Amino acid sequence: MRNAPANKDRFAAGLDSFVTFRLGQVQNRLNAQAAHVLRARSSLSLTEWRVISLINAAGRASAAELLRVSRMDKGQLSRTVKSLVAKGIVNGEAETGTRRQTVLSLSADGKRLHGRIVAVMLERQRHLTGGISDRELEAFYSVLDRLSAASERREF
Amino acid sequence: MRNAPANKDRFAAGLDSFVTFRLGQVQNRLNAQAAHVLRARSSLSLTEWRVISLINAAGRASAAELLRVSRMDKGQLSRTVKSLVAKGIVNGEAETGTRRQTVLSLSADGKRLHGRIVAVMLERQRHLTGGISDRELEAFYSVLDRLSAASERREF
DNA sequence: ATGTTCCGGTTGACCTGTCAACCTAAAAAT
DNA sequence: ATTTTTAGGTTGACAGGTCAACCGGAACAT
Repeated sequence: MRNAPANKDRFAAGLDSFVTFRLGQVQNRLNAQAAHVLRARSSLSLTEWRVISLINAAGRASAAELLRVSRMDKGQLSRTVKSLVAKGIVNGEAETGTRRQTVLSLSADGKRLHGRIVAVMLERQRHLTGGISDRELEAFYSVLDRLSAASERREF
Repeated sequence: MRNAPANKDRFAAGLDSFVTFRLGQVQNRLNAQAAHVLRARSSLSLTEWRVISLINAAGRASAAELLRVSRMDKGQLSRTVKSLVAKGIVNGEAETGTRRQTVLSLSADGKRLHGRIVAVMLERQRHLTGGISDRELEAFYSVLDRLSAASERREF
């Protein structure tokens, strides 16, 4: 009974109107949930899981490619990859010919791990989007895209 | 020309379907933008600004109240409030009668500061939601709410 | 009234994210 | 051929978020 509407009303005017607040709240909760699922089923952090997914989606890709697609931090990616390689989840073969550009791919273990986790994640995804129609989701994404575009402008 | 569609396509199947990925990306960019705006116009961090907004919306409220509404971290709130009080932005009067429960409110300075920043933030808000109709926004919020609700379930 | 439990708040430890400097190799310019 | 520029990747430092233990006061039970 703690999330009383009375409370909500009292604050509603001030904050609910900010898209970013609501987005933030929801996102935090989703992240916490995902992290929890991961902890329960593996020893992966959320970032590690993201990188694994990224590599899996790519098949084979260099770190730079992943960066472009994911917009995550250079350093963070570097460290995460390093730890995943150390754990034997990711293979980092040096590109033939050049010593630069390491090509990343999932190891056999990595693929198995990914398969195991992705199943749960897809189930979660279904749970999350369960009550939401395709049309609604489409519209949702479209708004997200526009917000994303509007967040480009630095001066603002 | 680096964000080539070719790249996007290559990964699309794997990741774009995850709501959380997209939400996360957009949210990060929005946060970065907001933090940037704040740095340009004040010496406030994003968290400080959030707390100020929270207190402003409440008028007067205890830390515990803010926690319930915002769902932010106990510790984080405690520290942020402390620093805001130190800066003279927030008043923390002890509740009459009891030594527990500190009632928080904005100081005169705090109110002025809030007024100055909120103007910019509202402008930003308009910029963000400019190309989005009320109906779309409504639908967007509704989806957000459902995602939020679905993220409750811890086992998932 | 005394002990237990609960709640508001604080603190410390840790972990993740972010920024910027740096190294090295390759490509481009001269 | 030598220098400059650019790009991939690593590292360190630091800010911010997150977790959990903890403290003291209030409420409650007995």
